[in-house]
Amino acid sequence: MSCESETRKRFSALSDTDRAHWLDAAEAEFCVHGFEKASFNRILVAAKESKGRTYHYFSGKDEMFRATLERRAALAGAIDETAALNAGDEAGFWTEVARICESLTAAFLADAAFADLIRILHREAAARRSFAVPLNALERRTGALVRAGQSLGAVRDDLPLGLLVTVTLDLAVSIDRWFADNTDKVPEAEAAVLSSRAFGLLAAPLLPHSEFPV
Amino acid sequence: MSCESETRKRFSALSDTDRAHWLDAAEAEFCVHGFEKASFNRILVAAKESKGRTYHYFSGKDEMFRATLERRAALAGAIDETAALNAGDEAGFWTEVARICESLTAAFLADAAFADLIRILHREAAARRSFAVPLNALERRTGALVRAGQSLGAVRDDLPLGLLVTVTLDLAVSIDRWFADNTDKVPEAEAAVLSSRAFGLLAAPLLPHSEFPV
DNA sequence: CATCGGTTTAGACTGCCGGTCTAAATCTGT
DNA sequence: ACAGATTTAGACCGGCAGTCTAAACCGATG
Repeated sequence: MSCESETRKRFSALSDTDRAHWLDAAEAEFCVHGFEKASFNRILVAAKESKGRTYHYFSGKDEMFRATLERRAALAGAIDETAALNAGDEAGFWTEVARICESLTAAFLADAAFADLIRILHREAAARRSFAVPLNALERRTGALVRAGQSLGAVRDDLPLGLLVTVTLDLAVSIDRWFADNTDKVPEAEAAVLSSRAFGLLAAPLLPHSEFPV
Repeated sequence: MSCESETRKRFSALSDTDRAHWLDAAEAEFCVHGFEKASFNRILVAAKESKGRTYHYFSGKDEMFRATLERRAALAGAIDETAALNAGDEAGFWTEVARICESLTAAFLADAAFADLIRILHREAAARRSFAVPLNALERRTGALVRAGQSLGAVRDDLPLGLLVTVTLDLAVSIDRWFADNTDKVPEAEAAVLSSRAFGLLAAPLLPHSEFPV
């Protein structure tokens, strides 16, 4: 008796094209409707698959969303924070963090569907639940990064680590969402400089001595 | 032909106790289940009202959520930012902003149901839609505050106003949520100082010259 | 008091949802 | 060829938000 989900194993045993059969339909549905409002029924109709067969390979909507995102997430595995973790001084640390932000924005711009799914993931609690494991990993990695910064004196340590991590990740999402919602209002020429300046905002709450300047 | 919703007028013509009949049930349901997963049917059963009568006073789930929140929101009308808007210098501005944060945290601590509803409002897009008008007002007021800060040199103005507003509001929500989720992990003695220090984070991204310190 | 028009009310009903279940079809090993 | 397990189709379930019909109620007018 494996305690790992049967459906997941069965699904990953399928060929790439078979998997794509569902995942393409699912991705289209999720990108348009988000997680909660996406219809599992519509997905399987679009994929021309029966309910029985579909539930044979997916335990439910959660797992289908997870699989959909996971296919795209291979891309994001490219993120590599070791340089930042091993930075020798404050300036080097922030340079590497900036580099990570740049490669993330690049990944989002290069793959709109991936960016959409990630945004859904953050916005909808139900979606977040279905991707809990990778999200926890992300928090752990961010936590390690923050601690590395703290040991260099680059990051404040007068607040709980968890709070700093949460705030940083939420801030990143907030900035990303603003640009996603306002592409039209940002002149293309300024977009790059604005966006890098904006991601500089990520550092602000982490710097030592950033209290209300009273 | 009024273009204002009939149901809303009918509902507001009811007595306080009649309104409470639905709103108490609705508040309980929404606080437990959030917006999407709350069941309109369960609410009307709990309120011992028929479907016909309920739909006579509410156009749907959206409006019921709006009404539920609005009843509590009377409390929040107390927030008054004129002092900050009229501050004479940078220090005065930030002092007043800090005061606003304090009175907000106090309001949240004093009224758990209100805090829950506000958190739902921010988390679920569907809920946000039903409360769009007051939310836009909040954004406008925050925008005015940011501009006031800019005119005093207290706030950077090298980024779009809308971005600064979004980031600030999201950051506030993020901090609030962390404390709501981690009350148990924060020693009571430190809670107050931590929380005020944390809300100091709000100012950080707004300060001039807060780029990546490369 | 009777009756008539509009308003209010109860609750049956619709279409869709995510998910379960049964029974047939299809594989696999002998 | 056939038995047993796996895979598949799609009917079915309870619950959802929201609609609709027909009865009950109510106030004005004869």
